[in-house]
Amino acid sequence: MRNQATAPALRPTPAVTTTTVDFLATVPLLRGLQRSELDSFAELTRERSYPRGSVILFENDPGDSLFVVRSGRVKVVLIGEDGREVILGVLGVGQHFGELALIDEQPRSAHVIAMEDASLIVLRRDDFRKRVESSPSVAWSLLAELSHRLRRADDKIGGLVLLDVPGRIARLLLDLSEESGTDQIEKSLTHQTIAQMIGASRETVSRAMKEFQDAGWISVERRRISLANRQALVSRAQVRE
Amino acid sequence: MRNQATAPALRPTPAVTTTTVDFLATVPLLRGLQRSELDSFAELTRERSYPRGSVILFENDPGDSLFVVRSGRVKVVLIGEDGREVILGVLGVGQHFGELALIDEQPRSAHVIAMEDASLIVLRRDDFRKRVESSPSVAWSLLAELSHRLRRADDKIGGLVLLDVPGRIARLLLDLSEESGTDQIEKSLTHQTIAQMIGASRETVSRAMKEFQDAGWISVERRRISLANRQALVSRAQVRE
DNA sequence: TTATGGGCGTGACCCCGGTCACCTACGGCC
DNA sequence: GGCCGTAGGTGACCGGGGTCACGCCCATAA
Repeated sequence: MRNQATAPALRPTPAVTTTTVDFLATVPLLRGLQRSELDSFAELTRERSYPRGSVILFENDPGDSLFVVRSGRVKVVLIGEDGREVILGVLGVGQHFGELALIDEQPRSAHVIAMEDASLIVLRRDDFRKRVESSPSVAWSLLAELSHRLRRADDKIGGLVLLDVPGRIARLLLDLSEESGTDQIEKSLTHQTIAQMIGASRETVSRAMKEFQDAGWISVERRRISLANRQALVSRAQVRE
Repeated sequence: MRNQATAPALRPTPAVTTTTVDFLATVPLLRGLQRSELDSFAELTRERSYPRGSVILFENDPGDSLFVVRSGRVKVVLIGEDGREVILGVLGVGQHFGELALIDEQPRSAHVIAMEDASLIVLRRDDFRKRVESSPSVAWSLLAELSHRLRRADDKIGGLVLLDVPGRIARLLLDLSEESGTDQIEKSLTHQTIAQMIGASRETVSRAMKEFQDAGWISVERRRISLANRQALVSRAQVRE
């Protein structure tokens, strides 16, 4: 079940020898902290491993920790009582979650589940809070981060209302390629996962992806999607009557 | 201040005598500032009026100002090329918008339109930024605010994917009543507006609202919706197979 | 009073996309 | 090799809800 084999092909396994501090130095959220600050930060930290599929935190958890992904990928999901999953986001190395509960002290609003074996750095509320309050640059990073996520969320809402399924897929592909900075999307995404990210069924995603391939807009090898005709996708991701 | 919100039906002349400072003191975002800070703040401020229907700011605007609603109501909307509107939010007295662009310096991501004649307090980026950086309490308020909005946005995404139209309406009604703190929703909302808030058509909203009334779950007078059977709405707003 | 315009109620039609059902393809693994 | 478990393809069916087309009611204006 734990097929570690999926990862190495795509992702350079991060040097395991990296110290926590060195790793923290690469986390965007903490950019702007002095080395000494990072050191003291690192000491307040625990590291935990989660096997693929395990629930890292769940809705209504009181939640008093911030998590930073050190390795692996996790998904943030809502789950309806009928079991259907909506994926709000997929987080990779260097990204973090759990900060909402730290800020407003409301219970968790979603589940977080490990998509692969993952290792997370955990930070308790008070320690984190002190850091935010004492260093404006972290507060500012956090603001920027939340702003960004809010824009994405609003975009997503717009997409769900205004676009049909192929349009939503086109938009997702463009988003993902923008994230990676190239026309390649390396992440291994099953149609099922895509479906849950855009609020559609697996079958409909399959059909739409095939259309895109047949039209020559994208090409799919093993676990990599290449955007061949960005322009066409952009226009497909547009509302038109 | 609350009673101003009830007024919109008849041309709310806000207490004109209130000074800007007094008003700012009531704005949640600025809670925690000393009187003297508010004074200096107020001096950096302009006030502008917008007639009903006017566009206060539009997508892709570079945007370098923060706005606080002093009177009236405004809506934050996305507009597809086919003209369909998605309402991301409705903001009333004391609420603010435009902070995203101040934080991450990205262009605006949505339009803001006056739903009624409105008066707004405008603050330039640099002035605001200085305030945020110098007073942690404002930064923290802002973080809390963004967190809250992010939760709402995620909820909305979940609702759009998991719930049918009546379910989404039920959820919206519960949200609005929670905001007002009672079982009454005073805001005057047309079916059209509700439709745009939940991503549905006016007709479908009409039919669903009628069902709710027939079932005795809500009752509608002039411009006020009363929740008569909260429990039923809660369960209708739930996913169930 | 009548005109005008916005909001609401309702029926008819029909299409996108969800669901079900089944098949194939491609790994790992015994 | 043969067996599974998971991912992807595809057809058939049908239902939620969008769209269109009215008609009605109630403001405010003339």
